Amino acid sequence: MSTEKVIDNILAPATVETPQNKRAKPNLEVIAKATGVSKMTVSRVLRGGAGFSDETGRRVMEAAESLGYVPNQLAAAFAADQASTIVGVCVPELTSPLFGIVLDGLHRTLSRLGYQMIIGCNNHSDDDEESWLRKVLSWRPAGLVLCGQTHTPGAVELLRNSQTPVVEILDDITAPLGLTVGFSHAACGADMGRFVLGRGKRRAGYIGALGGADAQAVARFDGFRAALSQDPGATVEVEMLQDVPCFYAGFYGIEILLTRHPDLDVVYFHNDEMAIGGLAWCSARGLRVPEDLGIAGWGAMEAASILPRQLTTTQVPAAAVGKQAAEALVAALRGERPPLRVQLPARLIPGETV
Amino acid sequence: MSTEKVIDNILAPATVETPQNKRAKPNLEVIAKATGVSKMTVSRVLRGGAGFSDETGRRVMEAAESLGYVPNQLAAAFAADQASTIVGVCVPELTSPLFGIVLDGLHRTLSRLGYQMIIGCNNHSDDDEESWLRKVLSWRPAGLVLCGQTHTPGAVELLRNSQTPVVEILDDITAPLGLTVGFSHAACGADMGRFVLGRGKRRAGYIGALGGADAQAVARFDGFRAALSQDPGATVEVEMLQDVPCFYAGFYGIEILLTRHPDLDVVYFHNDEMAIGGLAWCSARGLRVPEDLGIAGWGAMEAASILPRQLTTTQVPAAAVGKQAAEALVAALRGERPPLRVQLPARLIPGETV
DNA sequence: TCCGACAGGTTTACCGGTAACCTACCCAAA
DNA sequence: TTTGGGTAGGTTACCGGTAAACCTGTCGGA
Repeated sequence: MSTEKVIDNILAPATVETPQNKRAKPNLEVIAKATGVSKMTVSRVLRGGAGFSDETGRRVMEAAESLGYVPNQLAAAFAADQASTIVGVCVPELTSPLFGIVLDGLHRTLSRLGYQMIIGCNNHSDDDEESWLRKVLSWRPAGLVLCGQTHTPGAVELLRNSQTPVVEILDDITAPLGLTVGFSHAACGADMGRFVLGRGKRRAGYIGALGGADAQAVARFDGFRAALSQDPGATVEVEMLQDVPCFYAGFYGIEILLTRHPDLDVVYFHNDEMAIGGLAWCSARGLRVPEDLGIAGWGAMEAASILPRQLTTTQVPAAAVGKQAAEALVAALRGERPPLRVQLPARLIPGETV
Repeated sequence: MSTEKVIDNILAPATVETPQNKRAKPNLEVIAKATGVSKMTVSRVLRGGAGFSDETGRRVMEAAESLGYVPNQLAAAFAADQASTIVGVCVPELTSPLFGIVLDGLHRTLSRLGYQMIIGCNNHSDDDEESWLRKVLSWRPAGLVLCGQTHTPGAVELLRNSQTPVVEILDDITAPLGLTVGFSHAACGADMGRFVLGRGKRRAGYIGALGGADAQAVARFDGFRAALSQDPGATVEVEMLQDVPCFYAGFYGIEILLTRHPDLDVVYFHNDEMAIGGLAWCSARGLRVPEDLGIAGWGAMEAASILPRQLTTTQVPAAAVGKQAAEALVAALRGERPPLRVQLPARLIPGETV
């Protein structure tokens, strides 16, 4: 293909109506005329319904094939209110491996069951979620998947008015809008708090990110602090960074925290990426882990297992959450009665760094 | 909200037509009646066009607001062939950090410019890409973003017939279907090959994954081998795994390769994840890196920088590819003339492991 | 002989927007 | 006074499917 033709294809998609062109975008009517039946019959054949003879079915399929018919879901979903196969999915981050795994789990199941995913990313902002919702609801999706349980009042009203089935995932949702599939972040934090105490650590630090905008991370910290508060001698110091929760944030965050509170004996991080950054800082400073300082993360990212000492962390069922959320949503769309609330186990991995 | 009401909301979205219900899903007609104008005027106001007085505009907006109007993109895109704001994006993997970064770059730009993304994942299979294309084209997307340049003949025909603008990304595309934004994988491999020779390594190994289904990885290997072939004394041994390119695959892949060819002095991996697995194996076996064995990866994942020795790898412009692909596509959709071919630099990071 | 049931269709009326075209009115210039 | 052009709308016809109602011929049984 010459460069000129490429340009034409890209930049002038709306060409004039030539017979050539008409053949290129056939619809039910065209197939109907070619086969000698009505377009309603064609519709029934292509949707695999009943009410036509084998012979007619065969001829319609052949005509559709030879004309290169591509169904028009836009028209179908518009005509039949229930026919949308779009599911909207909003995640707080796209670059985090965790959400990649969740998206993969959702995608595998949804695509197998005949649905397409429109994705959005709200960067942990409820306002961004609401404006994304406004856009995606205008496509009249069959269902929605949202991360977490905090939404703006406007978003909640939109969801109620639209009557769209919703699954909230990756959290322990107390006031659900619909279905929920997740686990308790407070429990993750509390488990880690008790584990840390069990290892004899009492002077704890916590390093967060995103300025506390990540509600689930905040829940983990609250659980962690609550567990430590069971021991009268335990203390928790906090350093809340504004940065994204990456390796570098952990690296400089621990420096800030330990400069302010040099006597800490364990640090719990927002996630594994940051914990690994913290480990790198300890290694650079010659601190022994866990003897001088314990390090704990969250998320059980694969990279955590490559370290000389396996990271103390919490393994979360990300793939299972995606899969089960998709299954529950589709079950609801089909009029079945899926479990309203699925809680999956998050497992503490003792590791060797606390 | 009681559990009963939740169930009703989820499982019986199609309730009877009550006046209450009609108010819940207003359309242009309803707003028009409430304002005392025609629905065409409402359409003009809501799309921010011209042809109405300030007073009328204000009253229509107020009515739309108070009725909780949610636009119907389905109807809009159906009525006006050019009005779709959907962009289809297909990536080979969703769990890889690299594609997460690309998706994030695409999403930021596309959502800012008013587009929504339908995503798909083809697991490096061209056949899966074709069947995804069939589904997504039935939504009449405004444009498409595909990874790589290999497509089935059926996919190419679909794309040609549909006249949908396409951007092929993350590769150096020789026979483009439309726009291209990427970099040369062959050059990544060749650069690494020359670098390896420059460090005095001549007995090279390569460990691939996905059974060679990842065409870009194969191009990197071809470039690597071609560069080494410039040195008459250099050899390259290959171990092609069927597994996904993860840490564990690198770990056991290097064991297989070195069992077969114990005298290698450098190993080039499918990607950084696998290279890190290879490093872990060397560490476990007491091999000195890079003195006994050099290790090279590809992708410059963040985890590669946490190692005691920084990994020799290639940094790829994933975020920039996403951003520029989105910008080019939108420019084309707006009738502008974006560059047909954008090549971005991939930079070799010498690191300390070769 | 007549009836009902069923297979195998057809016809009609929408879904909710948008493009294209038409109209009334007002004001300024010729 | 006439003409012309801009402003602020309204009217009509569609986009490509689907649901629902409606035909029509055939066949088996009462």
